[in-house]
Amino acid sequence: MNADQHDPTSGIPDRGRYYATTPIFYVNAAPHIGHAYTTILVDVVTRFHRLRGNDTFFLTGTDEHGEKVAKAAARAGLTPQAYTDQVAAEFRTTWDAMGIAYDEFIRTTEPRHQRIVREVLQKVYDNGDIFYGEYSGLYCVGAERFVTEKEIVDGKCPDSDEAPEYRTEANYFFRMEKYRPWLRDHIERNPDFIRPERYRNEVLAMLREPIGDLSISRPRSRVPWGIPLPWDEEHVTYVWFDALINYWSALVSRGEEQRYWPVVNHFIAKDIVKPHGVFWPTMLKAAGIPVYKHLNVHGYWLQDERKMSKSLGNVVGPLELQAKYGRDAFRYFLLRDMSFGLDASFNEPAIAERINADLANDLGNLLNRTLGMLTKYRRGVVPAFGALERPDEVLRDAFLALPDALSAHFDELHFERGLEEVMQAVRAANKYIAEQQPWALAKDPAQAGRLDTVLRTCLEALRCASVLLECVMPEKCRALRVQLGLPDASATLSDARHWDGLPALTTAGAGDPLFPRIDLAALQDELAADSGPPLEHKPEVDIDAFAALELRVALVTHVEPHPKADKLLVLTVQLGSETRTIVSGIRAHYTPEQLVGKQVVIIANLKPVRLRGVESQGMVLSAEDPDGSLAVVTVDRDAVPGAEVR
RNA sequence: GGCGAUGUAGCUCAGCUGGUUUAGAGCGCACGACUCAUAAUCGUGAGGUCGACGGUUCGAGCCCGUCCAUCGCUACCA
Repeated sequence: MNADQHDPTSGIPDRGRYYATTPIFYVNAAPHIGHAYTTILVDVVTRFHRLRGNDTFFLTGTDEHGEKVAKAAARAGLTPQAYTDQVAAEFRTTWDAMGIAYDEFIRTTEPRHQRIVREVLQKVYDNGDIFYGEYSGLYCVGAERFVTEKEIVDGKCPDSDEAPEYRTEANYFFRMEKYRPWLRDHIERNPDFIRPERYRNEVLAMLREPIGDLSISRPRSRVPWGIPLPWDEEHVTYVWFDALINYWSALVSRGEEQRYWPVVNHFIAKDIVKPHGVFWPTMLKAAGIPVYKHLNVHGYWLQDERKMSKSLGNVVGPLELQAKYGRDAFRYFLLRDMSFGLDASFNEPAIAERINADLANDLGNLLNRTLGMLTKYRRGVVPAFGALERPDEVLRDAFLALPDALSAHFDELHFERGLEEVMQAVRAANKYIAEQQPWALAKDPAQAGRLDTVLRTCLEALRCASVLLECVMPEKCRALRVQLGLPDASATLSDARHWDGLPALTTAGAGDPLFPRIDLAALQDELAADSGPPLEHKPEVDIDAFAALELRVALVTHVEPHPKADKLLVLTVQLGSETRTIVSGIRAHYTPEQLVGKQVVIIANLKPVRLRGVESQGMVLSAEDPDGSLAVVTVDRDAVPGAEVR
């Protein structure tokens, strides 16, 4: 590969080398669109750096220690190692199926990782930045964790009836607070350390107040599935000291920390800003390792319309979307439709519209019409340029400016802007055809030279576009070049810096449409017809189980908002001679006025419970729609309040 | 209630440290042009109080305050 001589980012020290990471994913389910986005993003970025000729390294992997993994393994009837072997393999298979070109896949259970974690820990320990401390607090046995006093309701653990017990547990702590002033200063001095800026500001806000010291171990007796501390084998590392170090251990175990660590770029979603923006740099500082270069934070993909719901089972996975819309087209959508750092919403019609507009109509059709004319007018033989006229030069210059423009935008994490600039040039090429009217030139033999130039200009435009878009759509861009008569091979960015990349007199010809147009009407119908997955049923019960419930009609006589909870209403209901108070979580769905006078159905023999200080003596039945909205159950005609429902 | 955000054309969104005029793009829509092409392309248009109110300023979509709405996390949803 040739180093890119025209790199506009030569001012930044990253030049020449690049190292990017995804988080290591916690292994318990197939990747969702969030995982897939981060990974595809890093794949695009690293492919782009390779395209530029940079020495590039791409790391991903899996986080495999901890209590939850051990439990999941037990549930599956496997040893933790066997379980994680299986899940890690699933992740690898998924990334491979998605064409992710990672250089290394690290697992936190690998000996090389464990060794380096222990080394780093020992170093920090030797520096005096780890101390042994006792932690006392309220512990809930059922939940196997300490709880805060705020979580205790009526002296009971959350999610259970048991009372917490007072326990003391000894842990090791990392003196994180000690490094707070240093970290604040570092972030102040390096404005692009965490980016986009909104997340930098968020971390600075965290650092304005004490961050405390970080508990980094758990007793091995309680959490056996972890890396033992080097100086105390009775404790294992807890979460972050294990997981974050993967970014470093993967390089060290290959002996490549000198080569890549100075240019490390972490890519994460916004939910793990704190560990990466606060814990990780202070850990590195304490361990005497230079801090990372950039932390790049992206937002979430939100699915609107059919609200994504696991219980509904209508979560559309990234693999499905890829299969449906095409791997490369889906990648293009993800990169084009999200502003880096912000949340983005999506739905399938939006994906289809983007693909149709940009890829099928603009780019794919440009290829098709150009090759159509080449075949028709020149029997598929690539012509040489004649004398260039002004419009030819304008289009050429627009394309030749793109490698720098694209690099600048990608370096700023503005992927959508970079892609939009490329598409603008593609649209300019379509406009160029409309203006030059090659079909008219073809009718006049005297214009043969001019037609050659116009056709060749379009061909070069397409060739350059295929190079510029290669990191986003590697397969399609190669296929595009093959249709142009070029070898089936990768490109380098410098291929897009000249306007004579096609050998004259070779032949080219249209193949299948690169991006078939998606029938939007059919898609709408399909989505409308999709009534969702089958219902999940609970185990059968006999009539006695039902008879144990006392359901009664109750007249709502008074309703007021719960004084101390946003989502609760306090209803006063009448059933026969009794008056009861019921607390119900329907405040988002009903106003008090809408409920007063209604006859609702309640469970009358439910054990009373206090909710945020108000005792609830029963429960109002309601129907929950797939989108979460509630409709209370009422009776078809007025009944006597207190009437039993059977 | 706490914490964090967001609110710009029908839709999805750009608008960096406040000052190129009559606030932009893409999609969609309407009309027109063309025919090489995946009913694609090209042109034109449709006139959005830049959430509301108040303030700072010579000047604010961009700064400050208050409010409203929405979203996420959280408390909580018997």
